[in-house]
Amino acid sequence: MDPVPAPPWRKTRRARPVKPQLTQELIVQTGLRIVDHEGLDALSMRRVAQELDTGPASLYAHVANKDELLELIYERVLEEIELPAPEPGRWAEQLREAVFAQHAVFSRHADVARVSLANIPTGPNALRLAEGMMAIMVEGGVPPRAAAIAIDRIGQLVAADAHEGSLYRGMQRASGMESEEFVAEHFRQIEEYMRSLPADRFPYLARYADEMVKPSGDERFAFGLDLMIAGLAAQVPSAE
Amino acid sequence: MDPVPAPPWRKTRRARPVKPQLTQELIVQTGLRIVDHEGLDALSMRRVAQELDTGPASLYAHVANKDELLELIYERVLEEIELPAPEPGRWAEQLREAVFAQHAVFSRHADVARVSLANIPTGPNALRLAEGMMAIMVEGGVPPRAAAIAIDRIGQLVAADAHEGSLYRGMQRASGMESEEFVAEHFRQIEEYMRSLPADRFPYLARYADEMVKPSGDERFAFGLDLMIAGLAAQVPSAE
DNA sequence: TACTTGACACGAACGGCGTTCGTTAATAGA
DNA sequence: TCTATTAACGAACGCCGTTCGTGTCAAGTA
Repeated sequence: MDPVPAPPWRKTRRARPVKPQLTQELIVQTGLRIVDHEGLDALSMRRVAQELDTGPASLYAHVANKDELLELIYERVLEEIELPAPEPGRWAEQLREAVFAQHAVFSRHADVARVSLANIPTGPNALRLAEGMMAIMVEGGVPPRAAAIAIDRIGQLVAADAHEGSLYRGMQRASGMESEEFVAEHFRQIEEYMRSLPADRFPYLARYADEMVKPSGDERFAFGLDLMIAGLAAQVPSAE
Repeated sequence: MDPVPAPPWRKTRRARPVKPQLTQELIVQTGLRIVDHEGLDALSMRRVAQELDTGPASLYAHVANKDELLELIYERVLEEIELPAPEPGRWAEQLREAVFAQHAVFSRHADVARVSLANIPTGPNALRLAEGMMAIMVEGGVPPRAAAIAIDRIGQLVAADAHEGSLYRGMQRASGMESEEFVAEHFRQIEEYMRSLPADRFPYLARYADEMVKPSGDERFAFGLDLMIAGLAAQVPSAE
C-alpha cells in the first residue's frame, strides 16, 4: 500500500500531519507504554521507532541514547508521586504513607523500578521527593543526619522491592500463566523444596519453611519499612 | 601457522592436552575472572569462549545458557561466605557480623551482586546462609516469623547495596579516572547542585546538602542495617 | 518569486550480542 | 577393529544500540 502522491491541485500546505510530529514527549510516552505493557526487556529503540512508524535513527534527534530515554521515562513516573505537607505531630505516619505512595506508583509501573536501581537518581523529581521526605522527618524531630541517610536507605528499599516485584512479573510473563496461580505455584515449590531438605543439616529451614514462604510481598515490604521507621523513631531526642 | 599433523610414530595417546579440557568448572572460573576484572557488562558467552580459546558454541555443552552461567558464578561467590555457630547471648552482634561478612564478599566481587538482584536466589549456598542466619536469630529469641522475613529483607539490603557499589565502579571504569578522585568529584558535584537549588522551594536540601552527601557507602549500609537490627531486637519477647 | 539554509527524517550499515544447526573429530565400548 | 556416543566448533540467524550520509521540506533571505 504505497502512498499515492497527492493530486497537484490540492494545496500542498500541511502535507503530512497524518503522522504526529516526532517529539521527545511522544517518544517518552511511547516508551513508557511499551515498558508497562510488555516489560522493560521489550523496550528497544527499534521497538519504540516501530510503534511510531519510523526507523530507529529518527529517535536520536530527540533523545541522546537509550540511557537518556530510560532516565526520562523514570522521571515521568516519579511525577505521579504526591507528597503531603509536614505535620510535625505525626511524622512517622506521614513518612509511612509517603513511602507506600511511592511503592504504589512503582507497582503500577512495575518494570520502571529496575531503572531506578540501575542509575543513581538525581533528576528534578527525585529531588522533589527527597525534599518532601526530609521536611517531614526534620520537622518531626528526626536528627537531620539520620533523616538524610534514611532517605537514601528508604529509596533503596522501595526500588529493590519494586525490582523484585518486576522479577516475578517477568517470570510470569515468560511462563504464560495467569498471575495468581503462577506465584502461588512458585512459592509452593519453594516450600516443598525446603521441607524436603535433610533435617539434620537444615533444621531451621525445614521447620520454619512456612514462615519463610508465606508472607506476601506487601507484608515483607511493610515489615522492612516498619523496622526502619521504628529505629528512626528511637533516634528522635524527645523520645529518649 | 596451521598445526602440523603429528608424526605417525609418536604415540597418538593424549593427542592434545595442550588446551585444558573444557569443563563447567573451568567456564565458571573464567566467567568470574572476567566479571571481577572487567565488570558484568563485559561478560558475554563470546568473551568467555575467546578467553578459553574456542568458539561460543562450545560452551553450550556445559552450560545451558547465559542465565545458568550467571547463577553458577553467583553460587561460587556465595561459597566464600562463612557463618558462625549460634551463641544465643549475642545474636545481634553475630547477625551484624554475618551480614558484614556477606557485604565484604560482595565488595570483593562487586558486579556479582547485580546477579543476585536479577534472580531470586534459591541455590544450595543461598539456603546454607538462610539456615545459618535463621539459627542465629531463633536461638537468640527472635520470633521465627520475624526472623524469616528479616532474612529476606537483609538479603535484599545487602544485594541492593552491593549493586549500588557496582554502579559506582562501572561509572568510574567508564570515566577512566582513579577510583577515589572520581567518587569524590561526583559527590562534590551533587552537593554543589543541591546548594544551588532555589532556597524557597528546596529549603531542606539546600540546608542539609552536607548531611545528604557526606556519609560514605559503608556508613549508609551500617546505618540501615542497624536500624533493622534495632527494630528486630525490639521484637525479642524478653526485651519487652 | 527564486534561491539558500538548516533542521528533521530515515535507509542502510557496523559491530556486537545470545543462541542454534549441522558437521567433524575424538573417545570409549563391544 | 568397528561402531556409537559425545565434545568441539564454524557458520549462520535474528536481535540489539548507534552512526553516517542522504534526502526532504519549511522558513528565511534576496
